[in-house]
Amino acid sequence: MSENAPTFRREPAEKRKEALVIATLALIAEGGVRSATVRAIAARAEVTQGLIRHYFASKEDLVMAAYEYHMSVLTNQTAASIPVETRSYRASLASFVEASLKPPVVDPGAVSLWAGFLNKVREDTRMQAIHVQTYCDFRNRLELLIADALAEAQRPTTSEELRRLAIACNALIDGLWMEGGALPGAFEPGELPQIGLRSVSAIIGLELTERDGAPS
Amino acid sequence: MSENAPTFRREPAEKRKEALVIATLALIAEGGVRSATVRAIAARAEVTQGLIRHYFASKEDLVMAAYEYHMSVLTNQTAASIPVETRSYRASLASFVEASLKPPVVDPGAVSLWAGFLNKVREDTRMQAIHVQTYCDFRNRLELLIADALAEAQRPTTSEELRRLAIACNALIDGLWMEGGALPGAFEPGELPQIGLRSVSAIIGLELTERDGAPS
DNA sequence: TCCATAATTATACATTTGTATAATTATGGA
DNA sequence: TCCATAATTATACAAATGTATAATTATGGA
Repeated sequence: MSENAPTFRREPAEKRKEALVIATLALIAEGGVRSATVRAIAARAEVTQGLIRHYFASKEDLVMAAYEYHMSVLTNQTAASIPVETRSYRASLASFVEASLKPPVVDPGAVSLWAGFLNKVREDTRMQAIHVQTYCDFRNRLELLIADALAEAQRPTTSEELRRLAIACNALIDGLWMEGGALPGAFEPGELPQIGLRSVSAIIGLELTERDGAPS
Repeated sequence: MSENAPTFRREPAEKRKEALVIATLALIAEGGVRSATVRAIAARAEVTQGLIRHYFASKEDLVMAAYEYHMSVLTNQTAASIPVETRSYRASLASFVEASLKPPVVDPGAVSLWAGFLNKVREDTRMQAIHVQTYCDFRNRLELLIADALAEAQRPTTSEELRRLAIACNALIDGLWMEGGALPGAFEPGELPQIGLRSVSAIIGLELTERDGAPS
């Protein structure tokens, strides 16, 4: 007699884990942390809820894995914005700022996600570690770009001043990113990158918006 | 015979409502939205949970009232920072920036609260209205201060430019405020106000940090 | 002094949530 | 071809949560 259609399919562990993580992120982004229940996650990932426990010891673990995943995606998105062929360090910095303030980095879901996780950071020390790590990564990257751009323009700075500039630019970008995501429609398209570039230019004292020099 | 000690005390409606709101905020600030259950709120306010429903039709209503309350407190805190006796508009702006980046405005609990509410903003349109309102209030106030300070220094600007400056400064302050609250210990005391004042100065092109002129 | 009334407590209930465990079933290797 | 095994489903359970309703009790006014 003919075989019945299989009722489920086995998948490699990593693939399933990632699917569960992505389902979790999608739900939090759409309806806040509250809507990311184990049953909803399982349904979204098209498995039954028992499987979650098979891959993650607890829901906390799953959420933490999701946080880590999300943060790495966010970091890589902006990192990828820097062209490998840098015409100049100044141009690299400009690309970085601009990419951070445009879709897909600026996105209501991403902000909602980030805010949702921020609560849990206070409770769980492990999440706190991820939080601090991500913040430092981003800011250090920014500091490096600023340092290179200033050196390129032969503007010597102290390391203390560099730290302050990085903190300021990072805060500006974070603030614009947040508001762009939390208040969609409050800004014209392209307004945020424009404001971001002008403000970073003013803060570090190096114009980023003017077209590339070196006219042949 | 002697009367038994009364088992409870009647309070005016407004007082009880406020007590419930404050209890809600305290719980969210301490342990995130998750820990603000009706029972926990009732316990914190030293009443039984039935009373909550007597004053608020649903928990949603209570949370919304708490959000409104919190936002008005936050707004008034910074508004109160501007001295009534303004030596100059420039000084007023400086006070505003500085106050926004110091305790009690900068506070881990306040950031946690704010992040917790941000989730709900996506679901509830009424909360969205409060959110937009608060943002606009703050930014408009900032824009007014910037406009006055620039006019005082005889630096004419267009309204479009003014809008951009306000958005940028607001984002910067928000970003620093957030990071100061979310990463306590990552910054030296007084570092945030210093960075804030320097950066706002750079963005609007008007020095705010130098000591008041007019030496007699 | 006493009572109507609203504030407050006490109790109950249906749902949801995370977790635990047992029952199936797909699948690769012997 | 068959079987051990791990992946997956199915089912169950206790705790927590928001909500609803009934039972008390404080309190001001007649």
